[in-house]
Amino acid sequence: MIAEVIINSNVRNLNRVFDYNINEEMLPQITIGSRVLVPFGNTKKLEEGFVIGLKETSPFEVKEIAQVEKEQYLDEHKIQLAKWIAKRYFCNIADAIKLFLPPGKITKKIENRIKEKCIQCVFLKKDAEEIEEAIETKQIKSEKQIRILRFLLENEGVTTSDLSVYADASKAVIKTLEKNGFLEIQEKNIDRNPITDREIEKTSNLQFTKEQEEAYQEVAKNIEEESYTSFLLMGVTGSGKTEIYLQLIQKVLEKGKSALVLVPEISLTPQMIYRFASRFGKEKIAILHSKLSVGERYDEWRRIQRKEASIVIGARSAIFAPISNLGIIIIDEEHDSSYQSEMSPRYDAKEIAEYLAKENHIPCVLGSATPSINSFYQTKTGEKTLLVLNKRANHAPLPEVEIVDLRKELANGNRSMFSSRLQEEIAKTLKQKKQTILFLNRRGYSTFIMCRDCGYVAKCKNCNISLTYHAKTNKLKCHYCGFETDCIITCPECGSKKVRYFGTGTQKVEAEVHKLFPEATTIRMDVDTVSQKNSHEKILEAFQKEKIDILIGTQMVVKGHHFPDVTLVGVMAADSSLHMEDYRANERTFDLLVQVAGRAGREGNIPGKVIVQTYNTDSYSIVYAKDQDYLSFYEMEQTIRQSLKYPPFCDIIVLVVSSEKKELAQEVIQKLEKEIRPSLEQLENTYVYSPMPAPIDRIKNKYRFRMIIKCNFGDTIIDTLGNCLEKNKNAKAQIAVYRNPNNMI
DNA sequence: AGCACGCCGACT
DNA sequence: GTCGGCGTGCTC
Repeated sequence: MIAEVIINSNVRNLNRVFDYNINEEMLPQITIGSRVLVPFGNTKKLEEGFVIGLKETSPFEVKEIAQVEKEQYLDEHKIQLAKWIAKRYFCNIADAIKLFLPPGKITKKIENRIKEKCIQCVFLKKDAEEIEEAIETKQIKSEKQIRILRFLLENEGVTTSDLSVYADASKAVIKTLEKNGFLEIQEKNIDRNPITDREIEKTSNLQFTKEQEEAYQEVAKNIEEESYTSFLLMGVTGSGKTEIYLQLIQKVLEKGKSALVLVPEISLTPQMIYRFASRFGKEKIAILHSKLSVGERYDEWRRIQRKEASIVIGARSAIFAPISNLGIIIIDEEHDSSYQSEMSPRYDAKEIAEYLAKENHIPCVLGSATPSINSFYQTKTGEKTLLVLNKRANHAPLPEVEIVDLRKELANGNRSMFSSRLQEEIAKTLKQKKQTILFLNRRGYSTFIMCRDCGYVAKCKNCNISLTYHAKTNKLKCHYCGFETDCIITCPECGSKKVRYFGTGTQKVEAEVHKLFPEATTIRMDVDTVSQKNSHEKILEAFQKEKIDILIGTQMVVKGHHFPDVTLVGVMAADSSLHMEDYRANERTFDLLVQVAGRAGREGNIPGKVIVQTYNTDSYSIVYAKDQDYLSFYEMEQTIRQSLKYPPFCDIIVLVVSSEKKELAQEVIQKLEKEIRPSLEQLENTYVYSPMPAPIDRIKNKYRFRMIIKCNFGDTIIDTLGNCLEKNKNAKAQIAVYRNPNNMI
């Protein structure tokens, strides 16, 4: 018998199958998915590989599989899914397989230690200052020792295996540090569950409203019948979606099955986890997200594998957790863009969820207050079943939303970024000793060109997409079709000379606040301030506990958190997410405004107030967001998308070729075009656009060229594109394929 | 990663 | 001629 093996080597980039002979003795142990060790090339060391197929003969002179590993991770289903992922998202099978493997580099040592469930935990004996001093005075010289101590300072609950993996420390070095009195090693069965340590109070099921009950019953029926349905649970903030999730999970557990809950990375907060832990007990729950140390992630992964945890809560990659006997998949905040991976393999966790739900005959529940246009469209085509919660379970009133026209402000001589209304409200809120959140949806790098008198925005005549200003060439350009035009100095609509290009940062807002309200305390939250571990959490905690007057932040302030003392939310410029060269700009603006509004005065006694500053008072995404009118927004948006052939009516595929050699990148993309165009243009509804330099034409010294294909993504496209990419592989030019990406790259 | 193979300049 | 530097390709 011959096994088709994928070699899992971190160093080789092998997207190929290699044949190996299986000897009589091993035959009964080997199936599709088996983890084996094989001889490969000239190296003496055996390589890890995975069996992805079996056959009788091979055209090669084959070597023999050396060993079958004891610890197995995959089975035939997972191999099939990995193959599906490799094809659909155009990545190596080896990279697709890696998604299913335990996180981190696992050495035999760690495996044994964890098996024994006896963990050597390392504690520091000296504080940060003493250690820094010891390093400065050369008391500790060894790079390794310094690294170990720094690692210990930054992390809690560190084990010796953590140290050996992340600080590359040998036992001897750790022992030396122990002897010198810097640290202490204790043998103990520590509870490494990353769930908060505070006392967890048990909660029981809440009484459903009629709406909740109906939604629950529909899904429960699927669980009972063991059948697949994809549900879209649409409910405004506070309508009790989570309670439905909890009781559905309860039902799944009663059937002896497990549950998977996906949430956006950013909303995976202690409060959120607490809610699940208090219902089911934290020992049943496993948490997976990127902020865990790899050691912690590994432990959680093993708890799931060993069936110790039957509820898995995690971000995107948790969809690959080794859950057995899955009974339901829940995806909360399904409109969130983080479910799509931006790195290869560029998978979409929602698509994988559908695959798994179908395979396991279980329901998949997508929840959102503002569903993605895509998902809502699928409820119209019958691919999804819509469940609606209209009433807020807690009966809290919606905040009052006021739209302020920045054009009028300017006409009245107010050149600052704060309208007079917003200034008034901030002053009022400061006086009431309540808190304010100022929200700036600055995202990406793009600037846009707009007339400050009439609100005209320069757009491409072919694509209805904002033109992007290119400082280098001093031209306006459309990143979809390549249309280019000279910069405008006077507005073509009203002739005004007040045409400006926009782009404001949170720092600028903070500086202005200090100028206007010198007595107010502020805290800033954006990519620059939340880069460190847990800082996101810390900033929000500081804002609440220290009663800081004003929180200034980007997207991340709007997710999940609930501040009882916030009565005012100001949106600095609702337009800035509107005029990006992106077909999803309106959808994103609508989502953000609805969510931002939800931050103000929720459950509080004082009614919340939201001030939305904009130059486009009549833009439909802003107008409908004011009334939280999703249905009208959807109708408008889908009409536009249909006429312009955007998703969900068409798929957009972006090919990016990057290389250190500009000519090579260009050459490769032109070759791709030449090969793809003739076969794809025969297909209906398929448009191949000519390649051109990517909007960011050089990243990390690599030149980038981009080509866009509009099509109905399916097997034909997958095959033609896949073959073409395989044929044009080049060691010095990387090809990336994005489907309906969140930004146009 | 390692190793073979092959192409081209330098040299006893 | 031929020795060796290194760029390229292959590993079932």
